Amino acid sequence: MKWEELSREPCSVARTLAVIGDRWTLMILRDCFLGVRRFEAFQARLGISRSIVAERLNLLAAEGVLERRPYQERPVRHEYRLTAKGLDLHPVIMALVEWGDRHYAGEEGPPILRRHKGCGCDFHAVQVCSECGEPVAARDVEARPGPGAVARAAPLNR
Amino acid sequence: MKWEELSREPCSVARTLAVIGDRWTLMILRDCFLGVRRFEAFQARLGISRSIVAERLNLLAAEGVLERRPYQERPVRHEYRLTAKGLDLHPVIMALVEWGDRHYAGEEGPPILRRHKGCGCDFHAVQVCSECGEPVAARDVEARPGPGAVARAAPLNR
DNA sequence: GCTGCTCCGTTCGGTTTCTGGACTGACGTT
DNA sequence: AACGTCAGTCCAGAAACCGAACGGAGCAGC
Repeated sequence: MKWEELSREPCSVARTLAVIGDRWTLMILRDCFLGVRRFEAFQARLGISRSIVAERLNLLAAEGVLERRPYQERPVRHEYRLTAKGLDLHPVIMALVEWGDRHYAGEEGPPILRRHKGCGCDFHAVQVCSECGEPVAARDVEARPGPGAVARAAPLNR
Repeated sequence: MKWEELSREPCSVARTLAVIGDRWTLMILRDCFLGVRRFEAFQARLGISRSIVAERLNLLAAEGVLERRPYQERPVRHEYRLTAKGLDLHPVIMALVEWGDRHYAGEEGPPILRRHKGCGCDFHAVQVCSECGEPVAARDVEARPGPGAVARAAPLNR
């Protein structure tokens, strides 16, 4: 399997990774959620090749994750903002943060604290069941083929 | 910045991506959560180079995400199982599933349905605040440097 | 009007990584 | 003895990525 084929898999993980499943793309998205919007800022913060930044930003814009909007004329300059679809990626970033905080924070604690404006507390993200509201762990989940599944000999696709 | 440097960043996202921030690694983890455990099975399901499978499995085992345990002698054969640390990645996979289901499921619906054993319902994963239990959206979060932060001119690190 | 600065890219040559396919090796099965 | 299974390893060619340089459109200062 190659990268382009990922998007044609009958699996939501594969389709998602076809769009954002790349180290730098995810790092760019992290910065987006921190309010970074300009080419120069992404490049400076990540310290990676400008061509990669350009390519990734274009890809994300083409996929509708980021919106390329001009913030000045002459010369035209664009900024990259998260669309609604892009904002939907927040749980992905938070899940990554959660795992990093838990397993790779040093003695001192996590490098970033997050406050929930709703209740004013420092928090961490917890995943719960949409139906009963209880926390969901790996062992509590039973997967089975859904309506978008493709019949196969071994039905082990997501 | 290069990949190895990612793990030294004062950012939980970067540190996490240094370990699992790779398309195939994440696809392997998806399969782990579906119960796949053997080299041959990973390779066959993903259809990628065997060397990549071997390398990624070794890396995940070295990081303590997977445990390499023998399931037979003569010849010794190992299977790869998620450790507790690996199981902690469940929210990451679920967040990816969630986004894929929402934005890339066809007309028919998602390719996989998940049932929560706790309540018996088909569900989807929702992220809530650990303190007040309310759903968390991107705009509800205020980030600030934590105890593990490194002082910088522009304190925009995670 | 000349020089320098900012911002957003594109281009280029070299290096690293990924790929498919063949190969090994220790067993079991027919 | 021949074949199949499982878990890898090895290798040459292809693709991706890298740093560094370049372009080009404006602005700021002198």
